[in-house]
Amino acid sequence: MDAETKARNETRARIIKAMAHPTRVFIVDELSRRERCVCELAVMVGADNSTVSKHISILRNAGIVLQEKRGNQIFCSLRCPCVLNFFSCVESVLSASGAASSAGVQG
Amino acid sequence: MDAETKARNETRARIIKAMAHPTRVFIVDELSRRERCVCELAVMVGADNSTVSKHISILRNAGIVLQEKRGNQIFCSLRCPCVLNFFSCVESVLSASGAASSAGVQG
DNA sequence: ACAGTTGTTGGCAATTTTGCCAAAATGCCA
DNA sequence: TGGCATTTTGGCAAAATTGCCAACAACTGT
Repeated sequence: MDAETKARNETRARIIKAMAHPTRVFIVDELSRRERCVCELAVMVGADNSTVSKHISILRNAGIVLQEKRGNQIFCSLRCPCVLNFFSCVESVLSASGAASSAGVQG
Repeated sequence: MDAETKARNETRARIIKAMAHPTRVFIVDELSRRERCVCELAVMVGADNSTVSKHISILRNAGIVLQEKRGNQIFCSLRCPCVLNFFSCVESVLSASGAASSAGVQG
């Protein structure tokens, strides 16, 4: 594996990894419906504000999420909605595995 | 976030996480071209056989990769080629970030 | 039977990730 | 100006991930 291929795969993994956490999956899913500020997401997730802020910074550094300051709050939105395709692929994987029903994904 | 949503996001994250490592990205990319046995992939990756075997087992448990035993070897192939869409989305993200050139993804 | 190849598993140390608290920065309103 | 809400950052301990070696299992060919 040459250096260029190595760099490409590390870049790919870095961005995919940004999507590889339940809380961040939730945030992306929620932002696909409407923009939200950090504190709203924190309440929905049920975690500390700082925890959610760090999750969002991971998504922002990956280039997946945008943040826009309006007054006291910072509203988050999806920069690249194509990441939502991850979820439909996940459902394909689960269907092929015959394990979808146990995770409530098909309902 | 209700229990069903929580379970769904954990399932999604588990499968996306299987794709969130440079070595596993390489394996999936390589299997999109042709099937390979573990030892071939280990040579290409430049890692121990056992290390690659564990990476493949993560992909297999996620439902992304299939393994078929033929003689002495076990050949791996993609069970769900839709995971390749992850890569094109990654390139969209990089294009939007204007950082694609620094990672050699566009070349 | 025996040696060699291939693949998996267990164990372990090093690294990374995660989530909370505390503290600081910014902006709103009175 | 002072109090309050929102967000980020640093620090830290707990948890998860990673990669190697050693051991074991399965198959091939002699």
